Amino acid sequence: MTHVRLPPLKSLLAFRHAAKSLSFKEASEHLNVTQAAISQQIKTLEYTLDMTLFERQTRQVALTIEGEQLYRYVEQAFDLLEQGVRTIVEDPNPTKLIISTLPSFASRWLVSRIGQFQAVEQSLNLYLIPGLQIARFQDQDLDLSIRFGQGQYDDLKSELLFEEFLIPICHPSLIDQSQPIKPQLAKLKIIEDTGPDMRATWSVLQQHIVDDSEQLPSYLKVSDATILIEALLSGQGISMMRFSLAYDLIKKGQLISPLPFYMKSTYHFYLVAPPSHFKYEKVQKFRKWLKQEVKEIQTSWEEYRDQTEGLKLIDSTEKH
Amino acid sequence: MTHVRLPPLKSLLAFRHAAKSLSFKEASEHLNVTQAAISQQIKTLEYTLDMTLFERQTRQVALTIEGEQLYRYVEQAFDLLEQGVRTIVEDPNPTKLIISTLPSFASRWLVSRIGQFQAVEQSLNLYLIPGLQIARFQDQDLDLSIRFGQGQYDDLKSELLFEEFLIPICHPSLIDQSQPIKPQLAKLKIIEDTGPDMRATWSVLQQHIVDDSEQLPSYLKVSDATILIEALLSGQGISMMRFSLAYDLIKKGQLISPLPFYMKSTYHFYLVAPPSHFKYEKVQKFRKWLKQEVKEIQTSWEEYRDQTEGLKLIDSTEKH
DNA sequence: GACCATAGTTAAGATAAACTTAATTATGGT
DNA sequence: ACCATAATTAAGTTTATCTTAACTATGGTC
Repeated sequence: MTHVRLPPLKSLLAFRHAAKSLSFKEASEHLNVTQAAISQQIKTLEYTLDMTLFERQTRQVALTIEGEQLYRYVEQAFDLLEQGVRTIVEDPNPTKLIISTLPSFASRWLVSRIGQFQAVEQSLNLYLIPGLQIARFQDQDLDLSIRFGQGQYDDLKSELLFEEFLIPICHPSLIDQSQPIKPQLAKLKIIEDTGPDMRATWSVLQQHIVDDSEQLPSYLKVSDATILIEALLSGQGISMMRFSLAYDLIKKGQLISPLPFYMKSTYHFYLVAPPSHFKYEKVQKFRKWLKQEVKEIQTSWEEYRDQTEGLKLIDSTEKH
Repeated sequence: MTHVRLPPLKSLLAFRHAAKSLSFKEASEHLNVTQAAISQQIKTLEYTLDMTLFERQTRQVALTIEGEQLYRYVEQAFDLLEQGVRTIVEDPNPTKLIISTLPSFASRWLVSRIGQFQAVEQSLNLYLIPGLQIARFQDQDLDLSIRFGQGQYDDLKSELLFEEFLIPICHPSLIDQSQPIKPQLAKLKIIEDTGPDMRATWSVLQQHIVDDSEQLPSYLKVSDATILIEALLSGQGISMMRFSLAYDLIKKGQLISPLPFYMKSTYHFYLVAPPSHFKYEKVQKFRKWLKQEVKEIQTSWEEYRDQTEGLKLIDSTEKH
């Protein structure tokens, strides 16, 4: 089919409104211009198409057959343009907030606090999608993701929630504080979280609990922090753990950190979404609330760091 | 749903082409502008929407999630605009010519000649739709109508094909030319065509064949000229007839005009169609051919008028 | 590793499109 | 007959859009 040259687009827009209301005056009001402008736009459109689109009657206009025909398409077309703009600019579902995050973060931290947010935002329905996989915004109805990573997600905007630190951790019953620590640790199993963020930490931990010459400790590997916590709580061994997951359990006395060192995590928690999602009112509200809540972790960390005697930072620069 | 203000339309068009080719350069070539123009249009679109639509990589661009999303709509929308323009500007079916006309004109005049046209335009398929009703261009697939009327069809363009005249007519066997005509006519039935164009003629015909004081002639009413011709050919009476239908039959000696008068028809044959249809090449060709063919009627009329002794024009000014 | 070619960006000025104003036409309603 | 309303038109102004030209960044080539 041969190519058709489109008439001036503004004249089509003027036509759309004029045809809709069958009045140049009304069209001009919709478009915030004078009716002379509409009259001229229609004229140029008719001239371009070499065709009469409006039958000029006195004080009113009517569509010709061709005008009628054209209008069907033009109306649809501009509706589509408006819809298209709407879908990227507007929140498609202002009453529904869908958040994906890690199961461990969801169960150990978020769900216990999110009730407060829901209480304040009663008209907002919250949906949590826990998942280890990185949820894709294209494929599903998803507003926001709380991701643990390095903050680089192409096409997505990400905002750091808090800095993560890693500390050694185990059940308090495994350590007799009145005795030297190191020999006790050497007997413990290392529970290894196989997550990529922890990769560099196990050798560091191992160095702290065994001498190089000695026999290597045994390992228990787990893939999810939720399972790791269960293992630790039941006293199965020692591990490195994200402070954000540990601090609450330490406060309650359920776990302790037997060694005074910490590492900077290469992974941190980020709020992640397509840039447009950050403009949604519901997302802004949640973000504000979440950052407020997250301060607790930060504060706890600062307290922990300041109050733990002899705490040292161990650098985990790993070469690839 | 709230109202969305559309971004500048040209920027959306630029976006359409840029997104289609993922190249501002190509887009600029499609739109016959420089690529700087595209760059600026995309910039204004992004600024208007407050959103990044293209990821600028080196020497190439890629759509962001939002750009991808927007593009789906924009492409569709402009396709619709193009389609809309096409449907009113372009011939939707250049190989098919659909003509509606009166059954009498079709069978008595057009079909016998149309073969010549078809022979010349072999790639064009002709469709004739005979019908007494006025075919509506909105409702059906119809290119052109040959209508018998007064040339006023709102929203449609009409072009006079030829002037129509009405003459008295009957079978030659009913008249003995060697005897006085009038007494012979008085005995004939009047076959009345009930068409609106003929309304004023019957009283005129009656006046010519009977004296006022005498008994009125009997009438046979028919609604279609095809039936009228059958009735006349079988010698059932006298009638008034459109010259365009009669002249061929007179030439062949199948009918004669027994009285030397004629009337101007208030109805004539017109080529009728929406103005846009007259731009179609197939319509132009057919029109040219038809006007050529129709000259024969005109010429025949002039010959008839000049060669018929004592032929008088009777005015049929009818009051409504 | 230097250099060229390519695609996109930016600023300034030129051109074209679109709009306003104001006068004008046409006609339905009072 | 007169007024009010809606559309048209011409002229001049404003705004949008485009071109030009200089610049940036980087992949490919020798």
